Amino acid sequence: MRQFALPLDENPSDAESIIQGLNPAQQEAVRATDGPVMIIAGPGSRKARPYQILALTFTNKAAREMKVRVEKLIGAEEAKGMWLGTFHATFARLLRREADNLGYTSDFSIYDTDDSERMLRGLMERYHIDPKQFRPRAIRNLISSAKNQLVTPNDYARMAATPVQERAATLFGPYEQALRKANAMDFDDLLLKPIDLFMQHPTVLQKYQERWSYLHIDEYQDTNHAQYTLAKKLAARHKNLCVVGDDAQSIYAFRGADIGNILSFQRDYPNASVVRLEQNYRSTKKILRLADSIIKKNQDQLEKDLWTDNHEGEHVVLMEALSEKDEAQKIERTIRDLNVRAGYGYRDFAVLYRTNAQSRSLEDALRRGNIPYRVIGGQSFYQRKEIKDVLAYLRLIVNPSDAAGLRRVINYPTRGIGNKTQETIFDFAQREGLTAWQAIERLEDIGLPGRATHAVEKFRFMIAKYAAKSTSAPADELARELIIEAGILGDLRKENTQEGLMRWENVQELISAIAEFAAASGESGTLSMFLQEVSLLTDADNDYDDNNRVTLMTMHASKGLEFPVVFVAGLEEGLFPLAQSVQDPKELEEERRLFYVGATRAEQHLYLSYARSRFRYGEQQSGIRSRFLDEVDPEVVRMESGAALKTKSDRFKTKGGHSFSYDRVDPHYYRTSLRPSTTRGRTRTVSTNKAENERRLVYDEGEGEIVPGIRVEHAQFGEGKVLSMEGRGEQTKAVIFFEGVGQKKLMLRFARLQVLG
DNA sequence: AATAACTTTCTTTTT
DNA sequence: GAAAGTTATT
Repeated sequence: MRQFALPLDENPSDAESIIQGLNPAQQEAVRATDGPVMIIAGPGSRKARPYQILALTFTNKAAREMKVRVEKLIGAEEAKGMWLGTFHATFARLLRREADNLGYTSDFSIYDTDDSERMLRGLMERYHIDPKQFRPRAIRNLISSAKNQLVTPNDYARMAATPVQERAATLFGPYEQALRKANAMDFDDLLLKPIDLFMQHPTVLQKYQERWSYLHIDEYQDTNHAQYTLAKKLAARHKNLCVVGDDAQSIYAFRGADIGNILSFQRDYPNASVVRLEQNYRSTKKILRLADSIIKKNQDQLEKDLWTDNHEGEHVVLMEALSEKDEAQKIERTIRDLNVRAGYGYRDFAVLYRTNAQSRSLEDALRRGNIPYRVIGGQSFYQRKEIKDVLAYLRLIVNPSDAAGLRRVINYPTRGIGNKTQETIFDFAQREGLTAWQAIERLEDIGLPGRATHAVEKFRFMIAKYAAKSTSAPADELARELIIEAGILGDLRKENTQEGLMRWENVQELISAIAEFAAASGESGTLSMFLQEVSLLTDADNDYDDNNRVTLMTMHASKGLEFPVVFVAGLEEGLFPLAQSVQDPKELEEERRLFYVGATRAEQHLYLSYARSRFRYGEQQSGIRSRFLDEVDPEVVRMESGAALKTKSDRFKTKGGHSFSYDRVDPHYYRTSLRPSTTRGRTRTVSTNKAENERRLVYDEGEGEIVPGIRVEHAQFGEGKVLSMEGRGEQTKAVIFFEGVGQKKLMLRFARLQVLG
C-alpha cells in the first residue's frame, strides 16, 4: 500500500491547475505526503488534498464520492486496501473485528437514539424518576454529550449541578451497564469503545497505526472530542494527518462538534503546514458577497478572504409571502418559470429550510404544480416504525441480549404480554442479575399467571426457533418467514388502510434490501452485518438518484452539496434563527453559519423568502422577517419587483425615529396567535395545567421576588443565579447564570422560573 | 389486556 | 396537527 499525494476533485489536471494557483509554500504543503497538514477550505473551493489511507468523512455520500475519485486516481484494485468512510461506520467495522478484546461479541447491536431512550425509560422506572418531569430525551442528550467529551459516569456525578444533570448522573452508570449487558453500543460508543480499546490494548493501537500510516479527515470543523482523540491516537506514530475544514461552516455544535479542534490544530501539531483555499469555483460574485456579509457578523473565526473568477451574476432575490402556503406557491412558480424560460432542469433546484416540518407546505405546492421532487431526511426509510419493528426482531434473533429490541417487539403485534407481565419479567431479570432474555429462558421460575406464561412461552419458542436458523438459512428468507409468523403482516393488513398498505410495501422493500445485501456480499454478508450497517444509514446517504427532481432538505443536510438555483425558505424570527437560539450569542452564531452554508450552496441564483404568517402549533401565527435579512449586504439583493431591499432603518423610520432592536422582540412570537382560537381560549381560562399556573404565579405575584442574587430553577437549564433584571411588565427579563450552561437572558413571562431563595 | 376515544404537549438541526 | 399519554369501555 502506498500513500499518494494529491490530486483531487473531478480530474487531476484540475487539481494541477489549482495547485499552480497557490503560493510556493502552499504548493509544497499540498504536495507533501508526510507530516501534518491542515487545509482551510471555503465553500465551493476545489479541495486539493492528499488522499490517504484512512479517510474519514461525515456522510456516506461524501465517502462514496471520495471513493469514486480515489478509484479513478489509483485504480479500483489498490483502492480496495483503503478504509474510506464515515467515522461511525469505520469504527463500527473496527469494533466488529476487535469486539472480543472488549468483552462484546461481534454481533453487538447498534442503538439509535430511540433505543437509547427506551433503555433510559426502563431505568427511570427502576430509579423512580418521573419521565414527565425529566424527559428521557433530555437525559439521553446529557449523557451523550458527556460521553462525547470522554467524561466518565463518576466524573459526571461529581460535576452534576442541576436537577436534570443529577438525574442524568444517577442513570449514566446503570445505562452503561445496561448497554454492555445487552451487548449493544449506542452511537457514542462507536467512537468511545475504540478509544478504550486503544488504551487497554496498545498493541491493537499499534496495528492500526501501521495499517493507517496516513490519515485524512474531511469536515474537520465538525469533529467532536472523541473523534479528535481517535485521530490523535491513530496519527501519533507517523504524524501524517491531513485535515480539511472550514470553521465558518461548523453547524453541528449541538451534537458535540468542537470548532476548537480546527482552531487549535496548529497548536496540537506545531510543524503543520497550513493551506488556505480561498478561491470559490461555485458561486457568482453577488452570491459570494452576500455570503461574506452574513459571516462577517460572527466574532470567532479563522481569517479567510474568499474570491471568485465567476460572473457577477444576478441579484439575490427576496420573496415576501403572506403565509407559508403563499411562500410555497411563489417558490413553485419561480421554479416553473426558470424551468420553462431559462431551461433549468428540475434537478438544478434545491429548496432549503431550517426544520423538517417546513417541507409539508412546499411538497403540497410542488405536487399541485406537478413538479417532481424528493425530500431528503426527515423520516427516512430506516426510521419508519414498521421498519424498526422488523429490524428489532432481527436484532433479537442475532443478539438475544438486545434489551431495547426485546422491549420493542415483545408485545408487538399484541400477543397478550402486557405492561404488567413485562414488568414482572424485567424485575425478575434485575433481581437475578440476568438479561431479559435469560429471564425469559427461565420463564418457569418467574411465577407468572398461567395465561401470561403461555403467551411468553410462545414468544420464546418463536424467537429461539429463528435464532437457531439464523446461521444457516438465507437472511432474507428468514426475515420473510418471521414477519409472517410474528404476525406483522397480519397486523398491517388488518388496518386495511392506504397507510397500512404503504407500510406493508416498506416491509417488502426491507426484505429486498436484505436479499440484495446478502447477494452483494456473498458468504460474508451475514444478517448481523446487515443490521449494523443499516443502523448507520441515513436517508440523505442512500437517496442516490439521477431522476430529474427538485430537492427539498434542511440546510444541515445540504452541506457539501451545490445547485444552480437555491431557495432558502422561512427567514423569520423564531424560525430562522430559531427562538431558542437567539438568547445565546453562541447559538445565534451557529444559526448564522447555517444561513451561510445554505446561501453558499447556490451557483447561479439564490432566492430568500419569508412568510408573514405561518401555521404552527395547529394555529395561524404571525411573525416578522428574520434579523439575518438586515445583516445582509443590501446592494446584492432585490425584491421580486426589482425594488431595492428595505433595510431595518428604512422599515422602522415611520415609527418616529425609534431605533428597533430584535432583543425587544419576543423570541417566541410564534406563540402569539393572530386571533385567539376559541377552543384554546376556553380551556386556558379553566386550565388546571400545573406549568401554566406556576408560570402565572411567578409572573403575577412572584415578579417582585425575582431580584438579582436570588437562586431560581428553570425546567431546561436547571438551577441558576439571577445576575440582573431589565424591562418592566410583560417585558421583564432576567439575566441568569446557569451552572454548566452559561449566562442566559430570559423573559419571565416565558421562563417558568421557580424561586429557590 | 386490548381497543377506542379523548386530552395534552410539543417541535431544531443528526451520526 | 402529530405523537404520546390518559381514560373509559369491552
